[in-house]
Amino acid sequence: MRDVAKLAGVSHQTVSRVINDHPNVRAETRERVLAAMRSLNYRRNLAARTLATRESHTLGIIGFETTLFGPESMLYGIESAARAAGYLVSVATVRELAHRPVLEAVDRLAQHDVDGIIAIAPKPAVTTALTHAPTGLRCVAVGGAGSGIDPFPTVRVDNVAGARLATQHLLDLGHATVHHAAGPPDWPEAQARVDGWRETLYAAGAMVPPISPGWWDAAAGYEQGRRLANDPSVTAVFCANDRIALGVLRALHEAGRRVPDDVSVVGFDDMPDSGYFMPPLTTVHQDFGELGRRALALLLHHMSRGDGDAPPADVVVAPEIVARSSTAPCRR
Amino acid sequence: MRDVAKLAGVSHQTVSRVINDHPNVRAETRERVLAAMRSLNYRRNLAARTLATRESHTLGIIGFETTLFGPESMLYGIESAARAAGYLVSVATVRELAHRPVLEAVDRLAQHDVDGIIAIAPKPAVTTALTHAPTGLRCVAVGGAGSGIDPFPTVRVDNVAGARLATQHLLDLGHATVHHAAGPPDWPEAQARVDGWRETLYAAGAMVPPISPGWWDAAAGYEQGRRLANDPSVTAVFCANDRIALGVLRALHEAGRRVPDDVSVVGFDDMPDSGYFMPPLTTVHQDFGELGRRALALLLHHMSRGDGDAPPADVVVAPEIVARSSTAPCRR
DNA sequence: TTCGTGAGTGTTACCGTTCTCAACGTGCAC
DNA sequence: GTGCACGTTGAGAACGGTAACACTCACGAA
Repeated sequence: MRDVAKLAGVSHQTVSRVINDHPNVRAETRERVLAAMRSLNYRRNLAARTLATRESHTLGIIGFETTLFGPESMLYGIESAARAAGYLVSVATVRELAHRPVLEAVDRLAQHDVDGIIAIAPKPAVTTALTHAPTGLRCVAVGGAGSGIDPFPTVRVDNVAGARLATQHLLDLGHATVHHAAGPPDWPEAQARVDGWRETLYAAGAMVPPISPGWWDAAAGYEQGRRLANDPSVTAVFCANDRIALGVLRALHEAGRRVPDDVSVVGFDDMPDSGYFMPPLTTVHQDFGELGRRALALLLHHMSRGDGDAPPADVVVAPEIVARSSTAPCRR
Repeated sequence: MRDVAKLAGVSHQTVSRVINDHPNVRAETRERVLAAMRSLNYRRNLAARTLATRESHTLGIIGFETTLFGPESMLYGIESAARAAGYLVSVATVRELAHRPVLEAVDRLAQHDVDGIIAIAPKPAVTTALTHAPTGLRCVAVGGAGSGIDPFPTVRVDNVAGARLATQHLLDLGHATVHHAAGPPDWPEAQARVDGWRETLYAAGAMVPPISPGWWDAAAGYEQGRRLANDPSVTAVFCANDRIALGVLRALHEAGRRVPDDVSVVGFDDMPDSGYFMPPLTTVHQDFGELGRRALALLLHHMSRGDGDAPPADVVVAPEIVARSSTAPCRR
């Protein structure tokens, strides 16, 4: 920077002004400085800038190690939006969604002076750990089911509404009731899907079948599917996500129950290839990219407002159902 | 830091020594400093450290926006290994794998003083762009097919060997020849899989069927599958990845060709749920997490060696075949 | 005794920005 | 002509660490 100043015949301070688009610089001077910058191939040192301003122009993301489809794809939405806003994105992942590892992740990001944090927080342990972030460090949580009293602004899909959509879709097709292949009971998102499913059945006066605890992958779905396939009264199944649905489809197939002729199946997420399952899966679409972008916008908004007198906003994105061939009118 | 020094009754330099585990500090002094640090809740400012040492302890990853399965899961392998080595990971994604966007991504990371870059580089455009990185900035490319003259150390799976494995597996089952549902021809990885497939057929004296250009997703696989289903001579298909295989499976099913009774199908990647396709997919396993960890190890190694007199190492990871139920002996 | 050596510590400069404040025109109102 | 506001510029001090070097001992060898 000193070299640029010398070459342009100005002080280092004027160079700084040019870099930061300060208005009070004569056009001619600005040109001279810009020319010097170009000829010296000058690039501002962000570490020095961070030291002086206490702003790193870096955002942190806390994710978790998983093969879960959704959270991974969220990263891209966040990163591209952050880039557009002039931020770089740093990642800290945790192996398990517990208090301690999340605290360490926050700490790591804080040490690197991130200006804000977006945490993928499907379980409350993440959110509570976030409350111990250094004061002044803005956080936004994305995912989860929304307790209504979250300590942070939150972005999430309306899981209850999504489950309602799926269940109602099946009821509208004439099914007497809808069974549910549930996710893990200690995940609020899974619980919200159970809630939406159950209340829709209640409202319709339909019988509410029992559920059993599961997990998010196809193997767990297969187990659930075997259980359901044994029950001849099952004509419709709402699965907590598409991967579970994949397992359910296979279990039904093995048991000789045709989909959708004998049993209708609905998923949740709308994974990239679920339109090519056998048969193509009717599912509830979640736009993870959009979720990421909304989370970023919320974070930037809260960062710019300084200390938030505004209540922590809760952005809820509405899911929509994508009807394909795994659902059909009830034949009974 | 000054406050800590004052409280401990030492100079700031001694505090710095304690932080950096410098040996020449008396145990008692060290204790006093540590106590002061604790009581003041002191944390070193990494921006200042970066400014002074010109090392940010941050690594950059260049990825691309995609729903492709592999690259996403690599991030987690890299991040957790980087964390263990004391590095934070920053992400820069590009929308398209072209020269310009990659250059911009490198630039963004360089501005933030990353100590090294791991680029997910399935296409040569990425690697060539990387050669324009500032001198002294270490880069490692992961993915692609390996030209043998890469300007950078590279980590990748041996795609040719994987394709051989898949093709030979089918030939061993008695199939007269093996058809191929290819990926995009301008992706070296897809081309390498074609090469491995073709040379295995040659070696076996089998007829080499024509291929048609494709893409990486199930929709493209479905198109390829329809073409193959029309040809009654097809008894075995090797697909360029699992998503393509999913589409092929569906097309075969719709055409009334049973898998594996009439046609055997093999995929590539071993995605988390491909064991639950219908039928469970025989496929070539790629360990993306391991790939990420190897890439990181290679990067750290090259960073520590200073200016590399060593030739750019090429780490090639061997894939292995996972036999499931989508393949069976030929019935003709 | 004298000197060298090495452990332990402090002093000072420096990394490359931004911030604060002062200084210098210049034009305009009085 | 004087005073004043304002646009433009520069000098110097932060920001919070690390690097280089000097200094002070205690100790052992010459």
